[in-house]
Amino acid sequence: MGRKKLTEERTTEILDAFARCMVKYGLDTSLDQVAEEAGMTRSIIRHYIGNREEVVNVLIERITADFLAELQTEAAQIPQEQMIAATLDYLFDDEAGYDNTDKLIFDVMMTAQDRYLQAKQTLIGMFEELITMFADDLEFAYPQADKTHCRDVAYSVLGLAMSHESLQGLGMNKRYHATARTNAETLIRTLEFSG
Amino acid sequence: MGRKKLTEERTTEILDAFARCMVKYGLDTSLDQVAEEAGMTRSIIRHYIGNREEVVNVLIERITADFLAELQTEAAQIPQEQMIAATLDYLFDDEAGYDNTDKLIFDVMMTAQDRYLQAKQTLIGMFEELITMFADDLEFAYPQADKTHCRDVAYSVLGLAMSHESLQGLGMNKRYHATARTNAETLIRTLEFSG
DNA sequence: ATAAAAATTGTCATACTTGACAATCTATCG
DNA sequence: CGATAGATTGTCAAGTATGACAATTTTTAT
Repeated sequence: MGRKKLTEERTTEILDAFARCMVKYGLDTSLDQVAEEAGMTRSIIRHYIGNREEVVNVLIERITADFLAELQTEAAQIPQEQMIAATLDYLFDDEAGYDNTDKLIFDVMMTAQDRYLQAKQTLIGMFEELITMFADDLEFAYPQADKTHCRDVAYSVLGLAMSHESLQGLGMNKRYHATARTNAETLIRTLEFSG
Repeated sequence: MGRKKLTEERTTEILDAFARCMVKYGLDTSLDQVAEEAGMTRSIIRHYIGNREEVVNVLIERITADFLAELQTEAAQIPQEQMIAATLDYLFDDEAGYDNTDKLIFDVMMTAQDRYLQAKQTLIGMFEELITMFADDLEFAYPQADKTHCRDVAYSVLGLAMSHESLQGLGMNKRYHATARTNAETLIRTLEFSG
């Protein structure tokens, strides 16, 4: 007997609310703010997840997992020969109405304190996975190219996209929109002469 | 009559302490922590600078100004024909013992809330200045190259350095040390065939 | 219906953060 | 010296954050 567990639903609601708060207030969002955003009390957060540190760790785990899962689902529907172009569209298309939330949270967490070490480890794992995915695509597109070279290009293109995203988020001149992508393409083209 | 003003010294001590705290705790450092780090009371901070927001804004103003000033001093001692190489050394030499503090603080502030809008504006100004400086060097080194192209390359190389720095700070594999710089050089080399 | 399981609410104590201001001390100039 | 500008310290009040737990309500299985 007993009652049906709402753990999964509540956890999702809490983490979604936390994510929305992170966008507004950064990492120094109080659990009370999160609770209000989620339409519940802080006690419920405590009940379902735990203390602040645990909430943050669970949040990062979840959004990195969701992010990667969605990415892989989308990737699965794109023919390999269009993969590079599609990836660049995704990384550099600032006009697109996609949700920046995840990336913003990743940004915030990258400079987080040691208190959230577990979350930071999770982030590292995600970046490594992203690099691997993109490097694999590059290997497919440039089969003759050196694999290390592919990975290096993947690392740099992702870095370029990250910094571009950050600078745009900061509010810098939009004049650099085309720039970042063009330069990413330049780096990729070096693979033509590799290996 | 009256007493000699210590405003400048005290302000410096406070901001230095704040900077050290930022490295340890990020932006959510309390003024009490700063005061303790500086060996004074919070009331003194209030007396010399003001409330939290003002302290942060002044901190960012000062370190961006110092950072740019030092950079320009160093640059003035380097012959123009070595400037590009020296800049790359500076941007990508992770082994060098230079002080990461400033860059870490810039990183933290990039995702700060709107409360610190003034500080963020200061950051934007600094980045624009950095891009301009580097673009000028590139123009000198590649006089035939298109000026817009120079600026685009400057933007991307700085972005590459920023993201590399962030990822290393996060704790990623050091295997990418050479990567970022090599790819930056690739982008710069495109200027040879420009214009 | 009723008992168990789980959800939800409410409350308390504690500690932290900040802003404001009063009170005191100290160096300097005339 | 002694007046005064300014440094320094101390304290108070208000607001916020967190952790813990007791009390209550709702759902579900039997």
